[in-house]
Amino acid sequence: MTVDGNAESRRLPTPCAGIPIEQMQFVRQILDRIGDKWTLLVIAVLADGPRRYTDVHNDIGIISQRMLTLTLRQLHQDGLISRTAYAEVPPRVEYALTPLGHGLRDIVTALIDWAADHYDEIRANRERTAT
Amino acid sequence: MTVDGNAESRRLPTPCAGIPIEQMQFVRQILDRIGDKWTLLVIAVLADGPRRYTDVHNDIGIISQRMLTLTLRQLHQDGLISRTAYAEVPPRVEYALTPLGHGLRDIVTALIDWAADHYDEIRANRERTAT
DNA sequence: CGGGATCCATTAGGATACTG
DNA sequence: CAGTATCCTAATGGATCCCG
Repeated sequence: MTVDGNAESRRLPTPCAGIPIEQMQFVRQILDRIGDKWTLLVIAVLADGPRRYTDVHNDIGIISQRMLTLTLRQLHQDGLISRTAYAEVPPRVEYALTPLGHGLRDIVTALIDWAADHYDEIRANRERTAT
Repeated sequence: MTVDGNAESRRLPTPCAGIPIEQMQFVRQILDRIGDKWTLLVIAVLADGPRRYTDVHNDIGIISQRMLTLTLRQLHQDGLISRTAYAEVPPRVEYALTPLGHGLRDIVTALIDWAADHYDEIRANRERTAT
């Protein structure tokens, strides 16, 4: 913040991939969320349809209850997923992507595809330089 | 790796967004790298051309020397960026995306665009549920 | 200029046990 | 089933000083 003197001199020469300096702060905020250990995977799991708590837990496999709960809660607070609790016994809670979340889904899918496609290459590089 | 017993029973019913269980491990590995605090931003900075160490440092702004160095080193080891040191005085080192890195660039750009586009919406959701 | 080395605080995140 | 609560460790990341 408080970057400019007069409006004339604000447009710096491509400061960062065309991102204005002021945007950097919240890009970082979003990226912090996106980039935590489980968020992307949870979104990936919900990508092809609503899932119950336990389903998500099983799909991801090694996530702890605690982290799953926290991740789901944050995604819900950000409005990326919906939470629907059915008053049954035993209780049933379904999580699903919201329209907002769907936008992220495509990107996440692209990211995962990329990771899958280039994993071998990356690992080869990693091992070569580790020698 | 070494997950299956016999090849017959491997194909589980849509385990996770179409990702086979075995892939989850390295998807997680890639995502761990991608999703750390600075990697995406560094890639974003390098997206529109080679940059020197100090340039990257200034563009991102609040990253510490230590984290910038570590992030650049990891990206280099993974083969996502190149490192070119010119034998001058004072020394000059330029970092640039490799072809492999360019693939990620498009996704990163999409992610950042998405973050910028929906930041207001997300923050509104966040504040509403924080009441 | 472009880092490396060290020390330290914070935090993320796992394990376990318990609950409506 | 779908969480909460507590404890505790490992990892992240910042600050500082130093070096070629």
